[in-house]
Amino acid sequence: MAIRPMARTDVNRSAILAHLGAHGPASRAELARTLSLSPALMTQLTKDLLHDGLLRELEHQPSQGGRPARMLGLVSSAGRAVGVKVASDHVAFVEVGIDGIVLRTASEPFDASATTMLMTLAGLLRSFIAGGSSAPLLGIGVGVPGSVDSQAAGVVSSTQLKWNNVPIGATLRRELGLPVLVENNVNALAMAERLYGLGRRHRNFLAVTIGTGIGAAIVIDGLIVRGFGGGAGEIGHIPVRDSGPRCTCGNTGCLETFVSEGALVATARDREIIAPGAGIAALRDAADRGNADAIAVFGEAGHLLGRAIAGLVHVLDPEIVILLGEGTADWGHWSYGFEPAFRAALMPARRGVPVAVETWQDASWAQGAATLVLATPFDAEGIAGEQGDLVRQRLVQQASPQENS
Amino acid sequence: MAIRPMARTDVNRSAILAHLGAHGPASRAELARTLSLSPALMTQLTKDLLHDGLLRELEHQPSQGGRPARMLGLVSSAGRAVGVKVASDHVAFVEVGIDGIVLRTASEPFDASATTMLMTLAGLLRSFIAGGSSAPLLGIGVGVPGSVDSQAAGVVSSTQLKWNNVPIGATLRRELGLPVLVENNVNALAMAERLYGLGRRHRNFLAVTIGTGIGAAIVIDGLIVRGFGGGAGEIGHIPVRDSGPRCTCGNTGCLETFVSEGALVATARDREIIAPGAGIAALRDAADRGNADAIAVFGEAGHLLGRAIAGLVHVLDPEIVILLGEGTADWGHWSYGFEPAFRAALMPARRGVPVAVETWQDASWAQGAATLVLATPFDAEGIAGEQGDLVRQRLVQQASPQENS
DNA sequence: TATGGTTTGTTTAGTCCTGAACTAAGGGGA
DNA sequence: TCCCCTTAGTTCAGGACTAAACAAACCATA
Repeated sequence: MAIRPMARTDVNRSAILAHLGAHGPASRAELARTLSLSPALMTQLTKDLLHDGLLRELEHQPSQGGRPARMLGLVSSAGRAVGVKVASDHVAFVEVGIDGIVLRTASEPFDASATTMLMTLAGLLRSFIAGGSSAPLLGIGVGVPGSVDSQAAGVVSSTQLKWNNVPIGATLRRELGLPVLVENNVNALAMAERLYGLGRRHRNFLAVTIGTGIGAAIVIDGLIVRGFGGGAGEIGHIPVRDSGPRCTCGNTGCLETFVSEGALVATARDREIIAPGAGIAALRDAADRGNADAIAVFGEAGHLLGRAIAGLVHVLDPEIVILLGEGTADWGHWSYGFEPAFRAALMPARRGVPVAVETWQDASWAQGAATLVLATPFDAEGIAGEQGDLVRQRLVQQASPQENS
Repeated sequence: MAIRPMARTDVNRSAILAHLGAHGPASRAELARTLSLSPALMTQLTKDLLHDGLLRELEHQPSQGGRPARMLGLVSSAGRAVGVKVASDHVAFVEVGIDGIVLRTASEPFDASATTMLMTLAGLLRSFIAGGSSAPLLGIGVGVPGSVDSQAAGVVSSTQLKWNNVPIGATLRRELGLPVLVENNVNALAMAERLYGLGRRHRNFLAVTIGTGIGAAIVIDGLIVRGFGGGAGEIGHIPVRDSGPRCTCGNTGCLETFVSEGALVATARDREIIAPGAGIAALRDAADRGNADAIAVFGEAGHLLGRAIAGLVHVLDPEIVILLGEGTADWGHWSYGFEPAFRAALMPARRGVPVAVETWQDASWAQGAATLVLATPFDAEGIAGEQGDLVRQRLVQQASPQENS
């Protein structure tokens, strides 16, 4: 029988799928231009993908002055991915379709410091997966607050979770028998932003998250900068003052000790703006009511953050700065201090750098993690390693399962 | 007649030449491993290069347990490159062989603000070139203090030179009829460091220059980060204090207003450590003699620099920090303040990041510029554009000039 | 002095991809 | 209506590259 050449690691086939998932239907010519491939090759590849049932031809597009384009779209039943956000006290799940659209979410309490946490997590994942659609599950993306040795291996160290070299990748892989990609949560978020959000039109941007801590992901030429030890983006520990409260890292003067939600709450409690047991919500309410002291707390934090990010703009020269995270809900109050400090600290040539605040949803973290799986096809550099290959294989297998021995 | 296939843009052929230039002779097997190419292809490519006279077979290497390797070396007469450093009051030239070794240097007074400066520069270059060896000149690398739109185009804006969109690349190209590559001088230096210096064994590093100003080049995965507008690495304008002397960029509190040579001299004059007309040399002498006030000036600057670079280490997670520039001559005095501040500001996981001080020579800036030409073969991404192609073509042409129509 | 192990280098068959020439399918102006 | 222009998509010849098998040249050990 005429066996198809092979289920080879065809990065380009996957790139087509990823592009269609991220940007919606496109013509062959458009795909060829976007992915920098020749029209000739695009004909070949799409022929295969159509034959495999991963793509389908849509209606004609009105002519652009020449022959009208025949659009190609994903067959949405071709696959799904699951994303997990791991926090110290809970985990959040999402299931997304191959086109990145969220199908289902869930959240469960979780004790990250328990000895059996990995098995617990595997169990929770198993039951979440079981409730999903019948589309083949391409893989699982896991976002963690901490540094990850590599997406492919998935060994995590995190002060926030009190984890030290935890092999979450290998364990989940063994327990679930699925490809598992592990990544720092800010980086995962930036990847989602790159594929589906404001980063879609920018190959160089800085994504800053404001929340319990403060973090950043650096995207240069469309790729996330991970640094030598996978720990790039730790802007929370940039020194901004000669002294101050002690940071979790052991030093004083770190940005994070002044501008994280915890720092704001601590300051507000010290100044008796909010009750000793109250949290960020109380501070926000006070500021919303026009309490000048509360507004000042946000303003001071915004000021420091603005100057710090201005420094990063000088160092990295990004096209845009994107703000993300739970803390962006209060951005109205932050910006009062941020904007003037940020603009004033920039050199004239950079003063126009746009700062965008992305709309935030509860599921965003987990959705970012799921994107790790959907973005794998874009992974021409092989960052995702063997796990990436497995995701690609599963994508092809479902189209022609009879070829499996 | 049997014409050779063509003088095509063969990046891999050039990569072989660049590798041999940077690392000395190597065997085919070693080249294949280093450049991630198959041994089969290496056989093919080296056959061509040997035939073209760009390579020659050297003696056998003693066996490593198997068949002894036949080493391949560059034919040093295959080419040369010229590097230019442009400063506001002078220009410096070097001529280097294809293996990166400096053959000749020169320095000329130059007024960067004169209206005819480009023609003057072209004239100076012409006479410098004329005095060189007979090896074919592959191209000219130009290093400038400022931002460059792209190596290939070479339009320069520089506050230091008071240049605004000066088309130095196009002008020199037209006047000299040679490929011209223009780059920010710190980036050029980092490229040299990557090819011939401490960066050779590191794909992720931060190169910081100390001199009249302070600058940095960021190398990630072996590639220089240029940023969206080509202005990455402007660490001189990171805000480090809430107030201070006014910076050339118009703001206050910039790192450069505290730690550049000019800032040190100004401080020393204010404190009457040195005479009103004295310069950095006088301050260094005072510190050398044990003058506590002079030592303190260096110490304070080192302190600020240490904290700022610690922040960068957190953001970029480099493997090593390399210090360069004229100011490194005084590093003994700087380090007194730098080391404790730098280490203390780092989070524990990063505390071991090595800081290396590269030996500095007068010709280093211009040598870095020349490296732009020699590094072009490594330029798989096509950063050098058409100019890079021209350099490659010239490399091939000289081997078979009779094929030129 | 065989014999096997190891590393280097070459040959061969075949895959991936591109450039160039081509066909297909529309629009607009004389 | 006819002709030319533009854009979309296909076919085909050929170049770049690789994997795999093979040949070459050395060492170590029995």
